[in-house]
Formats: sequence, C-alpha cells, structure tokens
Amino acid sequence: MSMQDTASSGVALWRLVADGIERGIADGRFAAGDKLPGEMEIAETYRVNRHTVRRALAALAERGLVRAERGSGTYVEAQKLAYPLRSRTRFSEIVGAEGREPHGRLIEASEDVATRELARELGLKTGAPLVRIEAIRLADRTPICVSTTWLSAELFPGAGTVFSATRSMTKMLEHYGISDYRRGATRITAGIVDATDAARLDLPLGRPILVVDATDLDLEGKPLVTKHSRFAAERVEFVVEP
Amino acid sequence: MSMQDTASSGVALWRLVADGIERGIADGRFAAGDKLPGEMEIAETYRVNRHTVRRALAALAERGLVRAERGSGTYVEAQKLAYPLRSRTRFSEIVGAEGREPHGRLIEASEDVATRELARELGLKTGAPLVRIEAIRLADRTPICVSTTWLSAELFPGAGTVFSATRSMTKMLEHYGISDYRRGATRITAGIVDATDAARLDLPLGRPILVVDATDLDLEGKPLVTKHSRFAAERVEFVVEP
DNA sequence: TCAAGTTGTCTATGATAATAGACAACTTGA
DNA sequence: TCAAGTTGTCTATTATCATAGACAACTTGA
Repeated sequence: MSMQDTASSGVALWRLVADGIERGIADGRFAAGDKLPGEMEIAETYRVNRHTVRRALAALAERGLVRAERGSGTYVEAQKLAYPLRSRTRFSEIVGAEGREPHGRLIEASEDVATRELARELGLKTGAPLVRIEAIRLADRTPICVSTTWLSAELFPGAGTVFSATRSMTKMLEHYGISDYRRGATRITAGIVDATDAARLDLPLGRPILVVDATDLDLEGKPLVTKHSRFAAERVEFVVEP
Repeated sequence: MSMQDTASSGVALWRLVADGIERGIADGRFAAGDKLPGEMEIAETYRVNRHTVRRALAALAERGLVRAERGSGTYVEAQKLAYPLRSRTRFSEIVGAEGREPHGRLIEASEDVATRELARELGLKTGAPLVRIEAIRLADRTPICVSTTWLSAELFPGAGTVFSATRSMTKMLEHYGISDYRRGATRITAGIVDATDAARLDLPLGRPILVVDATDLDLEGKPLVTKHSRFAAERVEFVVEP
C-alpha cells in the first residue's frame, strides 16, 4: 500500500495504523501488559511497510500508550482506570486504590451567576453569585477528566483560590468546615470531545468522552457543588456497583 | 504554516482545511448556494498557502460539496435531504420529491440466524433462519445511508438476489406479493461512524451518524423486515410531522 | 470600458511520507 | 550454546505535501 492507494485521503498511513492500534487498546482487544503483534505482523495486517508501522508505534510510545522492548516486543502500557460510582466517591481515593498517583490542577476560576438550571441544582435563586472552577484531574501523568464546578460564592467565598492551593475538592470543602459529602443526582451521557477539552485531556480530536453531570450534597442532603465533568472514555471505565 | 507545525499529526493540512469547510457546510454556517470566502481569505484564516486551500476545495468539489466558478467564486452545492418520518416512508419517494435521483445498491447479502432480539422484532423464534441484506442508498451520487436489513428466510427465500436485481426494498417486497407496508416501531439515536460505514458513506472518520432501528409491518401489523440504518447526519435532516 | 477581485495553471523548491533492503543489538526458548 | 524472532538503526529512492511567485482567464460592479 502506498500513499496514493489511500485515495489521497489526506491522512497519513502511519496515522491510520496508529489509530487502529489505539482503538484496539481502547476497546480492550489489547489489554494492559499485553504484547502487541510483531512489527512485521502488524505491517502485513495493515499491508504496509514495516517502517510505517514503526512510525505508528513511535507515535503511540511518545504518548505513553505502548512501550517497546528491544528483542522482545512492544507492550501495552495504558490501562483503564476503574471508576466505581458509589455514593461516596473521591477521585484521589479511587486513583490511589489502583496504585496510581492522583493529581488535580486548577485551569481557571471565575465569578459567575446562576442560570435557572444551575440555581435549581444548587438550591439557589436564579442569578445568585457563583464561583466557577475549571479543573483537570490526572492519574500519574495521564489526564483523566476535566470538570467545571459551580458553587455558591456566598457560602464559599474565594473557593477558587482555596482550590488552587489545596488542589483537591475534598480539602477545599474541609476548609469551609465540611467534613464529608456524598454524591447526589448523577447523569451520564456520551459525546465527542471539543477542541478545548481535547487539548486539556491530551486527546485526539473526535474521541468519545463520558459526560457526567452530578451534584454533591452534604450529609443533610443540601446541595454543595454541582459539576459538569468530561472523562476521556478510553482511559476510564465507570463501574456501577449494587 | 508547514507540515511540521501540525505537530506531525499525520493529517495533511489540506485535509484539515477541507474538514473545516465541510463542517461549516454541515452545521449551516455555509448554506446551500452560499458563496464561500475567496481562496486568499480562506488561506489567511487557516494561515495556510493558497494552493493548500485549492487542494482542499478540489477535494470538496470532487465529492460534489462545492462548485468553483472561475472569476466569480466557490459556491456550496450540498443541501441536506429533508427526510420526513411518516407512517408510510419510501426512500425513493422522499428523494424524488426533492428533485433528486434515488439509487440503491446491494453491498452484501448473507444467511443469518435470529438473535433473541431480532426474533422478537420479527415475531419469529430465536435461531430462525434470516436473510441479512447490507445495502446503501444514495441521492444523486451522494450516499445517504447504509442499512442492515433482516427478514425471514422462510417467508422471503432468495430475498438478497431479488433485492440485488430490483435495487429497491419496496419492489423486492412486491415480488413476494406484498403491495404495501408501513413503518412500525422506530428508535433514533446518534453515534460516531465506524471505519466500514465511513468508507461506504464517503464520510471522514469520526463524523456523527443518525442510527435508526425500525421494523416495517404489513397492513395487518405483522412484522416484515427489521432494519438497522446509519444516516450521514450532515446530509439528512429527519422531519417529524404531526 | 475598466479596474478590482476571482479562479485556473504553470514552474520551482524544500520537507515529509512511504517504500525497500540490509544489518546490528537484543531476548527468548529449545 | 545457538537459532529464531524481536526491536533499533542505517542508507536510499520515489511520491506527496506545502510553500512561493507569476501570470492567464474570467466575472463583477462602478
């Protein structure tokens, strides 16, 4: 196969191969730790020169999805983060439980006013002052999700600054005297990543994302924060437990 | 901008430009008949050489999405097919009503056995022999949808051959003495086109599709065929009428 | 009629993509 | 130990991608 044979699609052959392998990793045909087929074998299945396969594997290795071992083979590095959806879910605990290092980082914090929908979720009046926090969460160095969090600016003054310092939603709430909270209504849908989130999640454009809208409640059931999160679908797996 | 500047994404610059323009057409920023910006202007907005823009426009023109007029400009050709969802819908009639030429083509016909779900839809027993027809439908030369159709192999022996000859689901059913039928349960969802359908629909990978599951019934309400159709979302617009 | 703006076509150059072959360096299992 | 199989690294060739400049052919509106 040559570049002409792709009907001049404008997509490089090595990219097609890389996407194919990545899809295989994403949908589980190649699991974490698995050995990929040899470069020659991949070249044959895609009807491509071995060097083209090497280009594809190099691109995947650069992103940390695979790791090549000379003389042995190329192995899958990536593994999906199992994300249980319990009443009490803490990102740091979930990530830590898998032996990975959780990180949080503030992207942006700003003042906002409640739309009717946000007000209803938070039990506030439409137009009430809110703090909007745009944050990203990572496991080791892999971005897992970006989320937009809204909370009352009157109940949590300067929340953006506090979150920026603590890098944790849980610790930020502790700062305001909230020792514990639990998950309220949660809606899960899917979609395609937009350009902004793609850059933040280090995802190619067009990849599927899991969209989660959730509101966290205090122990009395009063809404604390409402979140709109976008997870890289290929890096996380929601687990619903009874 | 040069190829290196795209961070070696493996996607040609002209393809990015073409996809951008096509998206503009798909989401209505450029309507049918509209004049696109001049090649120089497009080149500036994408920060690309004019020749690269010409390559993109040539690719779009080849697919019939735009038409270049020397000395005047480049105009949008494509228009979305309005697809009314009535009880009695015939692809050929819908396309013909818009002054376009309907076509049907058999991709593949094979024997299959009914899964529990298919059997329920068709009112058959699980494991009953089925004919599976993979077909594509076009308006003029533009692919609109691909659909997988299942029907009883006992009630419609050799259905694949008949469909291949008539190129029409309606005429195929007429061959078995069924003069009329109507649409039964219809479920519409959305998704991302897979590689196989993308090639068949002449769609770039990652584009959204409308997924329609429907069962056609005879006049007594007995199931005849059940279909799983994938429409190119950017070329068709379902219209629900009261 | 004419100037401005449009698309069409040509030549040219450098960088990248894809192929091909050969061999080195290394791992694994017999 | 050794053979087979793996990844790593060279050189080399051809086609495509992207840029650049110039000019022709054509349309439009003043």
